[in-house]
Amino acid sequence: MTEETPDLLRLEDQVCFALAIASRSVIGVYRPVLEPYGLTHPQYLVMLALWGRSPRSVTDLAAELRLEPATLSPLLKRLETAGLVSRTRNDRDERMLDVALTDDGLRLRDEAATIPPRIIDSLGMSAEELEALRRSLWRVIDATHPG
Amino acid sequence: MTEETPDLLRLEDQVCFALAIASRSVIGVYRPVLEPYGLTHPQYLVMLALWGRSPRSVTDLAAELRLEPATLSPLLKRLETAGLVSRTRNDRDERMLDVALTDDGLRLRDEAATIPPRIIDSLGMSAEELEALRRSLWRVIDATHPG
DNA sequence: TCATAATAATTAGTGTACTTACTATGTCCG
DNA sequence: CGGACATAGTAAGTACACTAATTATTATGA
Repeated sequence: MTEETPDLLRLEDQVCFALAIASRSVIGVYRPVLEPYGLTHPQYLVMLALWGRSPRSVTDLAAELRLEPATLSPLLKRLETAGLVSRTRNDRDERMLDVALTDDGLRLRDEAATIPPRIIDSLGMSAEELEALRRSLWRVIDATHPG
Repeated sequence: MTEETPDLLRLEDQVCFALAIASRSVIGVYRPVLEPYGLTHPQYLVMLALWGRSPRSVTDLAAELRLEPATLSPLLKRLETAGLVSRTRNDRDERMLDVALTDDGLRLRDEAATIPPRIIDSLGMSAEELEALRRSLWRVIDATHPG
């Protein structure tokens, strides 16, 4: 027989394996690009979220980023230490924390605008292919995410 | 103007964001499935690799899993503690560690055979769509990974 | 042969990411 | 009005994942 045994447990055939590696690999591409700004990839995603809408609660941020507030909390403290974000209790509801961009955090946006083209360039894939991948990934996310 | 500002930095448009969430989400689907076996997702991937080829070195495993040996080292110790894996120095070259399945580790394979169908079922996506995604992810991996 | 280079694995240190449990604050309702 | 209940954020504990530095062993070369 010329055929390999059809094995459900073959490592390279697992989508979860490809997903895990692709995620780590792409983050690895970002690493040297983000390093001059002193940002890790998760921190960059938080900044993207805040550049989209700035004074907002931890829960609100966590929902958009699909992260647990418990994960976001120390991450935001590091961004505060870096001077990119401010954390102040909400006046009306002291359970909530207002997370806002500082002037430095807002300024960083202009420099960051150069990042996406550089990443796409170093991936060497067409915009169409990346867009198809992105849509496919969101179908997986929608399939898995209860929300 | 009816159009949104075309913004390169829109969070939801970033492939890296979709990748990170999809990876975490799918691992989240595995979590309750793997829990009865006492395995985390990275540990499951290591077991898949070992079910494919069993006595092998840490470096060899790390290469297939695209992980750093430093990441794998404590992970393998946990699998050893769980009794699924043995770690013994290679006779010919004592710098190397022979990582091998124990009898329990080998036996687990039969039970694990039920996992992939259950995952695919709970994802609710067609085999074709998943296969297309897998191929697309490997194109990204090949584009990013030097090796 | 013996210092030096190369290699294999581990350790140390930083930063996520999750779960569970806890504290503080707000709201609801009898 | 006041206690049950809900909600927001934090803390603790486990497990990855990376880089850089160490340790142990083997290979190399003047």
